Amino acid sequence: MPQEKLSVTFFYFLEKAIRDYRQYAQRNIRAGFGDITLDQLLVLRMIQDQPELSHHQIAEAVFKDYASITRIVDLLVRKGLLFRLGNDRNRRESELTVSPAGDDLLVAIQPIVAKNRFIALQGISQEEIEIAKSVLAKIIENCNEKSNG
Amino acid sequence: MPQEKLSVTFFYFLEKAIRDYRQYAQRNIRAGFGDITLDQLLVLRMIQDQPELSHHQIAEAVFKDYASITRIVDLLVRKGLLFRLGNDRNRRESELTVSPAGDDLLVAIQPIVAKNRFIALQGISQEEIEIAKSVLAKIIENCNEKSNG
DNA sequence: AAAACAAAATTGATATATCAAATATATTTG
DNA sequence: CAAATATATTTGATATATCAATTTTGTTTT
Repeated sequence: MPQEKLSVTFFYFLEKAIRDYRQYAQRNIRAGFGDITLDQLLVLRMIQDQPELSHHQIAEAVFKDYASITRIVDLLVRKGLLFRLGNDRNRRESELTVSPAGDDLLVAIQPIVAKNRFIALQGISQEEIEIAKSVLAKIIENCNEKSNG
Repeated sequence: MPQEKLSVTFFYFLEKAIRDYRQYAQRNIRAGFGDITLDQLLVLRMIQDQPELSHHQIAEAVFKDYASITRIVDLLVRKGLLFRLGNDRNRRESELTVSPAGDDLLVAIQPIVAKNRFIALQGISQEEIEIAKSVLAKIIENCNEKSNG
């Protein structure tokens, strides 16, 4: 049972780390490219990898909620990075395809994204990251236990 | 130098852990009380602890940006949890005081907040949390290095 | 096939994050 | 002290998160 004080600072750090990382990564992306957000990139790449996914499945794959996916997809379409294609067989299955512009963007941006992660984790051993990851996994599990309601 | 694959899942887990924790904590707070958010609570408690802080200092203390603080404070005042008092000596110094209703809320909600954190960290050793915390601290540091621009 | 039901997707409302721009206030300089 | 400068605060615009409500689409039942 961790001490209360440690818990408090741990959660503070958790919030700050993710926010600082996002800010840092977003800044680097903006420097090289226009106005695409990390979340839009994430969704775009997921659709490129698995174009057959429904919105619902995309949401689960990228750990976001359905409403956000709807809006992010709308933005990507509006930016011309994604094409919405009809699919008569099943309207609920994906009707999305990454456009050539979207493909180009993903290719160009890939090394930046990788570098962002690399720099953010610099000076941390693989073992430490594994432990931190397992801590995060346990938190996710704890927060999703039915019995805790 | 951590492997790329590990980095990817680590950042996914980081995002998911904070989101699931917030969702879980928010749900428990809503169950016991009305419509106060975690962020509003955080700011309210900070002002209670250190009423002399300026908006700027509050923002730094709770790791948020100035614009958000302005809006959160407005909401807290609108809800009657915070009083805005004039201060003729120095307009930029804090002019905020937690209202009796705000004090009551903080007292009542404290055990819930503590329990949320406790449950979220269940089954994790203190040492593991310390390591995870140090990893987060290093990320924060890495993302704020001037030289990485 | 029509009705009932289930699941998926969208929309609306509100909160927060972020950046930029505009104001307001304080401090320093001349 | 007035002007210039610096710092703090607010506001506007846009993106995302969340929840609730609604609409759309699909499946099942009869």
